[in-house]
Amino acid sequence: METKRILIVDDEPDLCDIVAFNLRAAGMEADVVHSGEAALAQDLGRYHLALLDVMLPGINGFELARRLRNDESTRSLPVIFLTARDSEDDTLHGFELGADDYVAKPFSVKQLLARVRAVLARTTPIAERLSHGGLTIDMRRKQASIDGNEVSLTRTEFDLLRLFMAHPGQVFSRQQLLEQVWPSDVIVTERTVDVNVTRLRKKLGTYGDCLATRQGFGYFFKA
Amino acid sequence: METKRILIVDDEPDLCDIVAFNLRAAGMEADVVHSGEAALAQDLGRYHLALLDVMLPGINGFELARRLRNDESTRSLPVIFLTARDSEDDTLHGFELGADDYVAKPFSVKQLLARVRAVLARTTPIAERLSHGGLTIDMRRKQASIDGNEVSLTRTEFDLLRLFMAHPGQVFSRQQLLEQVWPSDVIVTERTVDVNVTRLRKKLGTYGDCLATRQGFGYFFKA
DNA sequence: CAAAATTGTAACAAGATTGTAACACCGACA
DNA sequence: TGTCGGTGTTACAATCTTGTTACAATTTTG
Repeated sequence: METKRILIVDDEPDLCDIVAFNLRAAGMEADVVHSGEAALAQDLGRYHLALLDVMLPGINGFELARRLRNDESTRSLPVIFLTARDSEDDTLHGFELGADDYVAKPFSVKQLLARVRAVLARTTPIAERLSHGGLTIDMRRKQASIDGNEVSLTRTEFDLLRLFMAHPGQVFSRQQLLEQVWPSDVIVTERTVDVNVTRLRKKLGTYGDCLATRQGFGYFFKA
Repeated sequence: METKRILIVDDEPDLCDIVAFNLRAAGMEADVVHSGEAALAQDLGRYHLALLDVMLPGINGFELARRLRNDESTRSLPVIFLTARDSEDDTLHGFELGADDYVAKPFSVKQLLARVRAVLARTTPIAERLSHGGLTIDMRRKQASIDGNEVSLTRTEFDLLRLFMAHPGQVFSRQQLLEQVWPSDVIVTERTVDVNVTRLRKKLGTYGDCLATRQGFGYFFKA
């Protein structure tokens, strides 16, 4: 497995040191910057994950995340927010900005490491591309296509499809799908899965049939 | 899936109630005790997981875990620590004691549930497939097949067959089948079992004979 | 052997599950 | 500010599953 590069953006030097030390001990590369401005000065495209403190002087974590989302080269950079505040508002705000997870300070290193691993596992493509017949998804570009024609999928839809295509035949319960596709702290109904599957089916046209229902169990990708 | 039994050891009744409620809503059995001493008075061997508050009056969570590790019958009981303190020391201490995970209060119910599920999945050995002759069931695909041909089973039928195939020769009373296959909150007649066995037999064709009746006792899987 | 108990099974109705459209909310962006 | 895209929720319809019941078949019991 390629060594993972993590960028830590936090203005508390001590905390940064601890986190960086532990990430390195876990076999990852960790770089530290202490402000949003400094983060933007980095070559962000080379990282696999960013840990963003929400409360930064100047450009804060949310603002930084927003900018990442608006730049083609960093649009798909996974983000975990770190914050001392843990009000529901902040959490929601973070997820709307496309956070992959959210860790409230103070956190245990073990906990953070677990989240980091989970996000990396979720976002690391098994392959650059997955195909089945004329249906292809490109992890790097976050782009699906059918017979060469691009299909515009939303983030949720793409993540869903990727999970299914990465494990063809395996039946996922709605609960599993919520855990694997939705960020860890959002609470949504199981029926939400159904609706997203339906939307995905519609967009996939002919290949919509590949998303099959196993009544009483869940959904799976059918060849 | 066999119903999981969880023991919650925490001296805050409100928190216990919330956690127990949610575990039950997730289909598990949850018992609550409010002290380490009370926990030790339980038949701990029958649980699949213990949630231990670290800060308990009297025997605290760490001490309790230590005792669990020293007793043959509870040595392999998975443990998740709950704690308001989240100093690194505590965390490490917890893991040294063989904690399977560690959740800092305050935690979101969703988070805790995810951890519980993860630990249970990790500690529950499950066969991916079970076969007998040309009859095979694939847990991953939730799919039964006979001589390579897929047989469509409903959820109940599948769960029933899995239980039988996992314990060939063992006679299950109707009551046992109800307990193990049906969700704990539904109340149905014993005759319901008969009907489902009949349906299963019919779908299994030749292999229907494998579901044998022991009159006066119940049903079993015959080789 | 006859009566009683037990099990097999078809048929039906109730309940559960799923598909889907419509709606509401919210942030992004012009 | 208004519109738009994304997404979760809800409601209703369509479908599938499942429990119950009644009666037949079989086995056990006296």
